[in-house]
Order: sequence, then structure tokens, then C-alpha cells
Amino acid sequence: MTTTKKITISDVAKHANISKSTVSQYLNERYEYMGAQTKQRIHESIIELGYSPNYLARSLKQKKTFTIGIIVANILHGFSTKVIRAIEDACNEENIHTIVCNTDEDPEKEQKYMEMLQAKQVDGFIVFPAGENAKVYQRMLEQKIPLVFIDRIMPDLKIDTVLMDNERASELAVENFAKHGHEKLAIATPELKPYMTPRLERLSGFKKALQTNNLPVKEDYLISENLDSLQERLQHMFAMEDPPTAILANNDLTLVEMLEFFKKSDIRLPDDISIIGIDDVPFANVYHPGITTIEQPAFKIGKKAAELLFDQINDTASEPEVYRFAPKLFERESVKTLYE
Amino acid sequence: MTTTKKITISDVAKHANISKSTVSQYLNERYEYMGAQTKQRIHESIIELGYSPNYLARSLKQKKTFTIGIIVANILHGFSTKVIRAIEDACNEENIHTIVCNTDEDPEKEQKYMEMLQAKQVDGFIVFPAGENAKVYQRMLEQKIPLVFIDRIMPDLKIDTVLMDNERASELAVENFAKHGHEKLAIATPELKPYMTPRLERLSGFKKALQTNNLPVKEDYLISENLDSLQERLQHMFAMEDPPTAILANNDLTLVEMLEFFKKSDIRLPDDISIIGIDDVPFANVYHPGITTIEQPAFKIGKKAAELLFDQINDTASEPEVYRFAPKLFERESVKTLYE
DNA sequence: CTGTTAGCGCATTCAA
DNA sequence: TTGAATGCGCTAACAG
Repeated sequence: MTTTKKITISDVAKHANISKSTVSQYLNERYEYMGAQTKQRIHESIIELGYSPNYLARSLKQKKTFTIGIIVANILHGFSTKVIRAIEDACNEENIHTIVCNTDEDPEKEQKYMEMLQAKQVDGFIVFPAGENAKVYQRMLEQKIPLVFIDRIMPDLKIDTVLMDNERASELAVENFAKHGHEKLAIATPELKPYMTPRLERLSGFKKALQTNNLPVKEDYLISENLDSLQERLQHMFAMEDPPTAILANNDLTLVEMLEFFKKSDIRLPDDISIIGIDDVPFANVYHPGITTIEQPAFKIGKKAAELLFDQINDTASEPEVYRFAPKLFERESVKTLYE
Repeated sequence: MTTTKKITISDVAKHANISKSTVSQYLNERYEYMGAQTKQRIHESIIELGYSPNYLARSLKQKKTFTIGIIVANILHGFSTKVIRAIEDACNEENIHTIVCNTDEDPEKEQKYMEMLQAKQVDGFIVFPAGENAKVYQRMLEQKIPLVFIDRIMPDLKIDTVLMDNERASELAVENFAKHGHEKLAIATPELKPYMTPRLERLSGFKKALQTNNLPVKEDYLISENLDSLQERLQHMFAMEDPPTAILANNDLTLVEMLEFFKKSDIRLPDDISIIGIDDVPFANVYHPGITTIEQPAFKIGKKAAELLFDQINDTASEPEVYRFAPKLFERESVKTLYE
């Protein structure tokens, strides 16, 4: 066995009796002007010494780390996980690694992460922006650091952004409810904040679709509430004289909260209430009844974001744009047909 | 605005009219022998120039990157995601970043990732081993590269390993079934492979617990089958003359598959069959009936793994050991009381 | 208290 | 076709 000492490129050069630069060429597969036996000798020396290159040194020289940063609110959220997986798959093909950081929606944490990753010289960022950090993004733009946003639009920034067509998602839900004869439609979303594009758009899309379908927009049916007080709010709504017959859950967490409420309150699906959830959930199929869901094209979104970032990194990018991907409705049994 | 050129430490030094090394000391907070106004001047120069340090160069010199690698089969699996999150939280406190790679259980991919991350000089690895790469791990051991395993035990390797007490998990399930009067207990697990510690131990723990509780071990009730043919296999079992009254799902995926089968076959929970699932699932509460589950202490596992790795990195580690964490049973409504 | 010097491991001119 | 020299940006002795 070789000693514990780190083998460098000059050790290999010495061993093969040639110069460092030739070895370097070999490593970078520039075989063009290299003698066949030189090549052979280098190859042998490398395995004999158990040499493995130090990419750090290489990156320092080349100013490229083949590493990107992904900044996300919380890796535990299903949508984020899927998007990240898609990004990693795309990166894998380009031999790029990803460093992912959880901000928990904390702008300061986000900023700290971005700065540290910049210090580590990552080649670019894909971020689910926490909002409120516009100046940081702005500076990155000026420094021409490759950057792609996912899921949330920062209106004043010219940055590639990819997300689902959220308005279309609510529209799909409304259309499906309407098709089954529902007219009293409700929606429940977590607390709205200005930069939370998906929630905002899903709500506005819901209202628009109501109008398009000549359905009444009833303010009492529009719930936006923190998850921990959502059940209470639902309780009020279903205690009303004229409760809705159908409700859209704005995301997976909302859906689970709603289901818990219905279970506790003995409100039966789909007889007492029809339901559609935005976001895929693993139990949609096996629930009683199967839950009609609208899936986000998470993999497409992740893939596209990666591609856009690669374009920026390789300097082949076009003007920044917002890319929207279509949602898809999976009809199951949670919407009752009213035959009205 | 400053030009697009990269500001380095010598620019700062020049600007502040002192030497690079003093600036370097400032950056590393070695203020001890530094004049107050020197400090002040450096500080001003830094913000004036908009300097941000290049950690790559620093890492090259210090032989430490403050980055670790996490090798996992698939980030989409709930358990992995939670463990990773816990690791990242622990890393965050030490200002360490994580690069995570998905192997999809492919040993070659795993090896490639580990080699590339070594080339990037990561300070250590936390891996969910895919098995079959014993020689790679062995080499890492010899090179004294900090390494911690999660979830799977490689018996011939002296490496810190942290996982749930899997046998105890099955035991908890058996005890709960027994408490409710069940005697005909089945288990379903995905295909067994030699290095898949959790599945193996959960099965062996199940059998042991059966004996401890003086319950019969019936081979027909022990299903180990790929997910895509599991339903078929269940069909056979429930078509038997004397089917089980209770069944343990070895993990979350198995549980979902089972629930789908029961739904399709109109086998009612918990009247026709009682069920417990190992692994937390987001719908355990809201399902009808609520599913009794046994949760893996994913956060504890991740945290411990990170701590062990830090110890190795800081050279404060003790002998490699296997650490097991207790599972926890959450009783809900999916186990019927038989009063036999 | 601060500056000088010498690398870390590699890639890249430019000569030979 | 190969080798010598230079520097990426930073840290770490060691002087002064």
C-alpha cells in the first residue's frame, strides 16, 4: 500500500518520468499530440500510485466548480423534493453537483447561504425565493451570476423563472366541479403573502374561473388561513346556513388539514362535500374515496430550471423569461355528481 | 459601481495600504495583534471594494472544504429526506454544506459519486450504502476519509453506522397485534437482498417476536415480494382458507400498495384485516381508519450521523460502532380488538 | 503588530 | 509532441 500521503500530479509525472503538464493534458483528455506509450505510461502510473485529481485546485485555476447551489424553503415539502430530484438528474448528466440549503422561509438565512455559496464559487443558483431579498438578487444579476427562480415570481427582476400555471390549476378544479353540477364552490389556502405567487395565483385563478363559468363568487367561501387555525375556520364555514358543496385545497398541507377536519366532524366525502386538491399526494389513490388531485409538473419544472441555468452558465442564454407548465388533473372519486 | 473584475485579497491590501497577510488575518478573525485603525481601514476597504473571499483558494490551502457528501438511494423517499434534513440542520450550525447524490441503488453510480466528491475534497461522507461496494468503502477507511453509514450495516467494515432498532420495530407491531387478540399475523416486505438491513431485521424481528409471544410462525404469512407483484401475492394469501387477521407493512411503500389492494378487493379495515405500518406516512391520521404506524426516528438518526462525522473530521472520534435508535408506535384505529 | 516569502495542486502559455 | 515557467487566491510560518 502507498503511504497515507496525498498523491499529486507531480508524483505521477515523476513516476512516469515526464512533466506535469503532460499528465495534466492526459487528465483532460487532450490526447492529440501525445505519444501512445506516454499515454500508456501515465495511465499505469496513475493506477499504480492510486492517484486521484484534486478538483479544488483545478477549479481555482479554471474558475469553474461544476457545482451549483439550490436554495429552497424546505426540502421536506414534496414539491421541492421532486423538483430537486429533477435538477439533480439533469446535473448528473453534466457532471455537476448540487449543494442544497433550506431557508425555512427566512430571508436572512437565505442571504447567508447565497453569500457562502458564492464564496465557494458555485457556478450558479436555482432558488425558490423567500421574497424580501430583492437587493441580493439584484446584486447577483449585476455580477452576472447565473440564477434561475422556481415557483415564485419577483416582478421587478429580469430573471428566468419557472413555475406551474397556477391559475390554470384552479380553473381545472372549477371546471371539474362545474361539470359535476357544483355551484357553491369554496377554496382554502394558507395565509397569503405578497411574494407567494402560487397561493395568490391559485386564488385569483379560482375567482376568474368562477366568473367564466357563471358561478357566484362568495367571499365567505374564500378561506385564507394559517394551517393551525384552518380547521376552526372550516368549522365556521360549514356551520353556515348555506355551506359549499365543493372545496378546493390549495396545496397538499391544506388538503391534509381539511381531511382531518372532515374526519373529526363526520362530514363524509364525497356525499357531504366534494373535494379537489392541488399537489400530488401519495395517498390520493388509496383514500376512501380516491382524491381527485391536480398535479404540479415538478419534474418538468426542475428539468427546465436546470436547463435554463446551464444556458446561463454556458453563456448561451436568451432573454430572461417566465416559463409556465401546465397542471394535470387526475380524476378520482372525491367529486360527487350532483345532476342538478 | 466597481468593474466586473473579481476583487481579490491583494486588491483589498493595496487599497488599505497594507499587506495581504494582514488582511487574511483580519478575515480569519485573528485580531489579536492588529491595530485598531488597521482593522478599521481593512473593514472599510472591504465594503468599499465589495470584496468577498474565495473559499476555494482557502480550502486548497487549508485542505478543508467545509463540505460533506451525502450519498443516498433516492431523495424522494420520505425517510431519506428527513434524515437529510436533520443532517443539513446539524451542518448548518457548523457552517458546513452538503452535496447530496442519488444512487438509485446503483453501485456504479455510487462509486462514481464518491470518487468525484473525493476529488472535490469533501471533508467526509454520510452514506446509505448500496451494498456491493465494500472495496470502495474499505479503501476510504484506509485513506482515513471520515465516513458514516446510515440505515444499512456492512458487517465486515468497522464503520460508524446509525439506524433504527428494526427488530424492535417489528416486535412493537407484534405486541400490539397480540394485545388486541390477534394470533394470525402476516408481514409483507419488498424483496429481500443481503445488504438491506432494515427489511431483513424487520422480518427476523417479526419472527422472533412471534415466538416470544407464543404465536405460530406460518411461512404462508411471510410475504417478501417486489412492489409491482405484491398485490398479486396478497391476493393469494387472502384467498387462502385461513387468512391472517393482521398484517404488518414493512415500510411506507408496502403500506400504500397494501391499502390499494385492500381497497380494490373490498377488504375492510379494520374489520376484515388489521394493519400496522412501519414508517411514518402523512395520511396516517386522516385515513379511514387512522393507521397505526411505527415511526423511524429519522431526525435523531440524521443528527447522530452528523455528529459522528464531525467527530471523525475533528479527530475526536472513538471506535466505530453501530448505533440503534428506538422506534415509536403511534396507535390509531387500524388494529381491531378481537377479544378472543 | 505587520510584511515577506513560500507554497496548496493544477492548467496554461510559450519554447523547445 | 513535451517541458519549464507562471499564477489562480489564499494561508502560514517566520522575520522584522
